[in-house]
Amino acid sequence: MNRQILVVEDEAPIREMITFVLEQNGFNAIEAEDFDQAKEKVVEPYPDLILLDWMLPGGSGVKLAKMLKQNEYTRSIPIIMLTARADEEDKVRGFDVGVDDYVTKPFSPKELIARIKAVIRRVAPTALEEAIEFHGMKLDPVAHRVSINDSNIDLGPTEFRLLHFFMTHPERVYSREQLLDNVWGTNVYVEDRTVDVHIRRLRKAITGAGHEDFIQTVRGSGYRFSGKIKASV
Amino acid sequence: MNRQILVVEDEAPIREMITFVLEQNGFNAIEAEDFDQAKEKVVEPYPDLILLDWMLPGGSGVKLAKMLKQNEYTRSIPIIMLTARADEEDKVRGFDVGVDDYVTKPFSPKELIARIKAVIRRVAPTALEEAIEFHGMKLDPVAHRVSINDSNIDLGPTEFRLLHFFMTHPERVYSREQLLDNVWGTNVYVEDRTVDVHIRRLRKAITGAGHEDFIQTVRGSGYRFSGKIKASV
DNA sequence: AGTTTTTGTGACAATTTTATGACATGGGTA
DNA sequence: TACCCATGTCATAAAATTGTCACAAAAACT
Repeated sequence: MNRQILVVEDEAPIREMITFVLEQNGFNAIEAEDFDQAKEKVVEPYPDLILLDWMLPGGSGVKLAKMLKQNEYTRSIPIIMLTARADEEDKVRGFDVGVDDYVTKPFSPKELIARIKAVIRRVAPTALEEAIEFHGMKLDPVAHRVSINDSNIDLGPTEFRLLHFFMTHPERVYSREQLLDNVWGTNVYVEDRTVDVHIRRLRKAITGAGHEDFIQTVRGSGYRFSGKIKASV
Repeated sequence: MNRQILVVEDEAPIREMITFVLEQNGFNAIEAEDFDQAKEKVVEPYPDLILLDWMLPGGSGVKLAKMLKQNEYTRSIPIIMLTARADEEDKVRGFDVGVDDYVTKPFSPKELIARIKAVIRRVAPTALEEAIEFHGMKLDPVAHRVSINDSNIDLGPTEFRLLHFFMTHPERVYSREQLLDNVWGTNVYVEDRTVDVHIRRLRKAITGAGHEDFIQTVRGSGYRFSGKIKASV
C-alpha cells in the first residue's frame, strides 16, 4: 500500500529531486507546479500527504493550505510546508492555517523523509473516501449516505459530519469544544451547548431507525462513540 | 492550569530570553543549564514539555533526550530540541531518539511559541494518556473508561480522577490533603472528610463489580492504592 | 473496660450538567 | 414572495454528581 504524496513546487529541479527521493523511499509521488494544478490533483482518491511550497506563482501556498484545511473532505490530509529560510514569520502563519509541519529549504533528503514519516505516523490517517461500517451502521462519504441494516436514514449536513467524525474516531471521548473544532471547524463561534442539540438530533435519527444508540454521554467530559459496553451492575 | 516547561540551555542569555518569552505566553518555565541540573528537574510533577539544547556541556542534549525517552515515566514528555543551524544531520538523529520537534537557532519568539503549542496539541493528548492496567483493572484515559475483566464500571468524574491518580501513583500513601490537591486541585476549599466519602464511592464501584479493593486505609495517614498486601504475621 | 480518635456509611439538599422541546433566523428554491 | 429546511440558541425539565452531616463502627490509647 504505497502512500500517495502530492508535491506542489514550482521550481522544476527541486520538484524532481523531491520526487526522486520520495520514490527511492517507497512513496508514490504526484507533481503539481502551481496553485491550479494542485487544486486539480487534490481529488479522489486523495493523496495521503501534501508537500506544499510556501511560495507559489499565482497564489501562495498558504492560500492553498487554508483552502484545503477548510474543506471538509481535504481537511484531514496532512500538509508539510516547504519554506525558504529567510522569513521566520511565514512559518508561524503556516501553523495558524493548520499545516502539520514544515521543512526549511535547503533540506537534506534524510530530513525530509524523517519528517514525512513523523507526520504520517502522527496523524493516523483513515482513508476518507472509504465507506465505514460499524455494527451494522454504514456511512458512505462519497455517496454521502448513512444506512442501518440497508435502510437509509437521512441526516442534515452537520449531523452527517458529526457522525462521520465519530465513526472515524471511535472509543474516545471528545469535549464539546473538540467536537466544534473538528466538526464545525476552528474559529467558528458557536455555543458549546449547540453540540448537545446536534448530538440529540443524531441520536434521534439513529435510534429512530431502530438502531442502538452508540453515542455515550461522559459526564463532565463530553461524548464518546463506541459499540456496546457491558454494563456493570 | 499552566503548563510546566523545562528549559535546558547552557547559555544564560538565551535561556533567560526563552524563559521570558514563555512566561509572557502563559507558560511556566523551569530552568536548567546542564545535563545534571536537567536530570534533577525531571521529577514529579513532571514538566509538560522540555526545551532541550542540542549542545550541552558535560553530556550532549541527545544523550539526555535518549535517556528520557527510554525511561518509562518520562517517555511521554514531549521534547523540542534546540539546534544550531549548521548540522542538518543532527536534526535527523534527533528524530531517531524520539524527539518530537526541533527549532533551529536563531529563532523568533513567535516561532518558538507556535511550535510549543503545536507539539503540546499534537503529542501530549495521546502520549500522556495511555491505558493503565493494574491487576485486571484497566483505566483508559482516552476513552474515559474503566473496566474490570472487560466489563465496564462507571464512575462519576471525581471518582474517575481519583482512581486515575491512584493508578498513576500506586504503592504510596497520600494524606487527604494531598489527595485534595492532586485530584480536586489546589486552593479548593473542601472538607478533608469529603475524601473519605469519595474513597467509599470508589471502593463501592470497584468491589461492586466483583473486584478486590485495592485502596488501603492507612490509619492516621491517609490512603494507599496497591495490589494485594501480604498479611502481617 | 472505658474513653478518645479515626474511619466507614447512608442520607440529603444544593449544585452542576445534560436532555429536550420550541422558536427565530437565514439561505436556498420553487 | 412564500415556503422549506437546516441550524443555533434558549428556557425548562430531568438527571447525575457532589460536599456535608450525623451516626455507626473500628481502632488506638489509658
